[in-house]
Amino acid sequence: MAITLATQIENYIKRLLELSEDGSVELRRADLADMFMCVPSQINYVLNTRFGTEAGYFIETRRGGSGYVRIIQTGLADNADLTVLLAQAGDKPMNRQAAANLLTRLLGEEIITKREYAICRSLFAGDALKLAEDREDLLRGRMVRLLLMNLIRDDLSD
Amino acid sequence: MAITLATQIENYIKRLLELSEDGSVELRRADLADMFMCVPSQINYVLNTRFGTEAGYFIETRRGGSGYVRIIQTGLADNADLTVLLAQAGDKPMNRQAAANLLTRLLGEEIITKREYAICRSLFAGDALKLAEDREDLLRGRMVRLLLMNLIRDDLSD
DNA sequence: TAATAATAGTCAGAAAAGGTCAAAACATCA
DNA sequence: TGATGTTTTGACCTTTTCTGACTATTATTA
Repeated sequence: MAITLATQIENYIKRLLELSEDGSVELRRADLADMFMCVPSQINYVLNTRFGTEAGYFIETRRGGSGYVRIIQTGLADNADLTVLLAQAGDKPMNRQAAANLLTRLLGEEIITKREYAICRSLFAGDALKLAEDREDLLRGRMVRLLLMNLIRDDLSD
Repeated sequence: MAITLATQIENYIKRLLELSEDGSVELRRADLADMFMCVPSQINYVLNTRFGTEAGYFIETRRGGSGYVRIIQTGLADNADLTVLLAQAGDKPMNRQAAANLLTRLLGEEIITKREYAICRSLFAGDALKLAEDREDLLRGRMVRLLLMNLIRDDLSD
């Protein structure tokens, strides 16, 4: 299975995060680009598509001399944090990638089952919602919120 | 009667699946098309007509650089009813009441859990889909169909 | 403190896959 | 043979990744 550069970089960063004590890692964008022999903006692409807040990460950067990129892993300590997620979601639209990242995270944290993941993924992240045309992302956002509300309610009831 | 190209491709993929250890193969659509000297969309035809959910397969694809087509052998969960339901569903629109009834039935027959019921009910039978306006019922139909397709898979039971 | 050097960010477009749809070609059967 | 169903093709579309030119910010140094 051929793996893209973006995925290689993603895996590398995740490995660094695992090795780190505090779930955060700091690096130089230019160094990483050198290491993978690509343009620096490729790193931004990876950060934007794989390390967004829905996926459970927080990015801090600084430009200028001795600038850096810091990637911080924000785990869901317990299901109460779902409420925070829900609040963050607001009534905002959500694109496919963000929804897919969120579902991956929920599965990883064992908040949803494999089957729930598969069902939701095909509902949110496939082509189905394209039917809603210009409202696709808005509808997806609303549906994701409904899912979270259900997960929260379920958690409270057992 | 000469064997069709579609059938040759089908057989080839099935042989690959037999040789694979985990019942899944990954390939490039363009490579396969080259190999059989046909247009790429012929591959889609084979996938759609021979490797659908009802036949016990699940297809995953990715576009863009290093894209792929993955064919996963799932077998069928032991519930013949579902396949019938799916066949009946077609690509037809479905109203709220019909969706709610179907969900109740699935819950009654213990095909879905209470939690799955609650999630799907809020997704399908609530107000969310009103956002799709005149396409509400069409979208609901498609979503119900996706749900059934997932339930039919037997590789997701935890 | 003003200039410079060192970082990182943005955005549009090219490249590399795969998807869709309808029409043409072919096959089958009453 | 005519109607109907299946297969094959090709023109056009969408998504994902990668690149590079240009922009913005910050630390350092003259």
